[in-house]
Amino acid sequence: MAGPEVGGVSDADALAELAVRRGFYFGAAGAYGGVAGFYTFGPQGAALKRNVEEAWRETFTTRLGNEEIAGPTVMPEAVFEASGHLDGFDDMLVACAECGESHRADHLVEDETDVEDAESLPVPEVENLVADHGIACPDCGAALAGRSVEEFNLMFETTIGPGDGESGYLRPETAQAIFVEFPRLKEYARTQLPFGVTQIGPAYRNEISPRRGIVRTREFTQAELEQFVDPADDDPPLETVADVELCLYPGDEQEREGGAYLTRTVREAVEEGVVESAWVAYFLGVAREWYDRIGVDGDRLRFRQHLAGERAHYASDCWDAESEVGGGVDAATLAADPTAGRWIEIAGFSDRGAYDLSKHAEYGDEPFTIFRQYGEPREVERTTVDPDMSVLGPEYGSRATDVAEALRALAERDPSAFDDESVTVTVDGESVTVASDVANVSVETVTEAGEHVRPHVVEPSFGVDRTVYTLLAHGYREDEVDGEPRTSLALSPAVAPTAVGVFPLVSNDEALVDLAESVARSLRAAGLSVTYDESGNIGRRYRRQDEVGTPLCVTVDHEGREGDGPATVTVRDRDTTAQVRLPAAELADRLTAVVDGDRTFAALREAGAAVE
RNA sequence: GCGCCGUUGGUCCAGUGGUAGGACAUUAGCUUCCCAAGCUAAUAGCCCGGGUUCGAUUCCCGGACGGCGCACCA
Repeated sequence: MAGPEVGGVSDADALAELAVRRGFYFGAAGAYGGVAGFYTFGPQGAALKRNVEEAWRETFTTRLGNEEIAGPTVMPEAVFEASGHLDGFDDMLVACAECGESHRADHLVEDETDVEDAESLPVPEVENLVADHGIACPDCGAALAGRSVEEFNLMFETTIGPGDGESGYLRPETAQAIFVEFPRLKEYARTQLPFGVTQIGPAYRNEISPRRGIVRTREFTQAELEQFVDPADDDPPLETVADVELCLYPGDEQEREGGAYLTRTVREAVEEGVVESAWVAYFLGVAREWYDRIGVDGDRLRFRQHLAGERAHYASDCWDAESEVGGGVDAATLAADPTAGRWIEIAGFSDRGAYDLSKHAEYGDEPFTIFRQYGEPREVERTTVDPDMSVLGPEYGSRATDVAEALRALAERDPSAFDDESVTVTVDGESVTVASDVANVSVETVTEAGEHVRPHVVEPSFGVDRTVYTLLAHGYREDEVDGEPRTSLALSPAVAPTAVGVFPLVSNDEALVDLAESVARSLRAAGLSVTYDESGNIGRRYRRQDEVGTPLCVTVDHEGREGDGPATVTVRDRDTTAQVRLPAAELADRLTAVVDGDRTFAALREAGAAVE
């Protein structure tokens, strides 16, 4: 990788090497030449990813009181027609031979000719149109005739059922699987807003150019929460995160020369209007705390607002969580200009408004609304029209229903029009005048119990793979112990693939081996993920665990078996290499407390006998 | 998708028109009372296809994969 190097290798390279060597992740199907954009998570990576997902679930599903579903990854074409994702499907790109710039061929044709819907034309026809009309590159003016037009699919297409079947697509985001089920999901939420539905699972995008390991892939895992809120009523429980500090990078700061970050609490961000949507600000606060818990370095985390041109078709406002993952800029440069560095998007917080549910209401068979009952039923005056069809029918024949419809529309618009003797409406561009009493207009007082509202959606959407990458990048350490270099991963116990390594101090002593094996068994029985290792020597085993981020190692030595008292063992901390001696019988409880984050190793060390 | 560069055991590298060598890692045995120690041995590799050649891991062409830049990332 280009850029300044640290210690002979840039850290992104070192990380990529560690990921492969230690089984975090590697390119899939290597035996067949590999396939770009697809990765296999090895034993360590799969465990880490699983733990990240579990931690996310704990926060965004359980703690927030939401419900999780699991939808299909393949859905019929109509879903994506409605969602707007299909609009991008037929995009056609043509690259200029002179300047190399790519342009939307269909847009050029629409601009330069009287063809209106070039997007729906077959590729060869668009190529011909480009040639026949002498369309030139908008940037450099070179002729584009003869250049091939490439179809550009970001969604993976497939066929549902045998033969030609029905066209289906692999979902490009997990969100749609939630939106399309809204009519049922609202029932499970007892038709009460606000409510949130989460989903963790794979999404697929046929990227033109996947890059940089698991940062940009064609299959990736999303963890998404769709929060359905009443646009008029609902406020987030802001007080729970009001004092959480956020590093914010709003649009105007990005566009300003020398723009900088703003540090604001969630409450300040809302009060000052830095973040417009209180719901978005609320989720930024929840996310900030979550990132802290799983081990994202707060100094290398920021929330950046999307610029207007950057926003997705569905978003009215969007903030991304971005992490700095190194590999391009050294620490000094970063200190001088925090906005330098290699930032990757790890989550997006969108205000999707009513976009998705409106679209599905339009294309689907359900209204995608929720009925909000009033506290008190309301008496409402409503103008009703019940045209006398026995008069309109003979008079207007097949146009009678259109006339009736026009009368209803007019009544809704302007009830007073029926005050006169006769009333005139326009049907198919023709004026029709009928006697007012034929329309049978009456004003009734009706009782309304509530109204149908279309919820708005606020969506925190997390990229799990990139979060995993961030944890590796932020946890990566190269240091020295007793003059020997050491590589370690400072992963939070909350997500570390292995919680505890258990070793006998030496392997040629049966008593130590037996005790170590029984310690490993008891810790596993207590629900901890444990690695047992007796190969090589103790130092090598510590190093192995350091490299995969195991926070604690238990070593069984002779000293712990001497005397009349119960057996004791030593516990070593990954980050400090400090040790403490504890009774073997208490291990499971003590270590579980550390792994669960209820206790620190330092506290454990104060309570026990420190080992020098 | 375009351009530049690259691809040798699991990892990192050396090397060659006559099919390869190291380091680390791994495994087995010995040793070892706290941080990658030592000894012995073992396992394991030239990305794929085509061409040139008596012979290609090496040279040429194409592809795949990877890195970077451009474009793309709803």
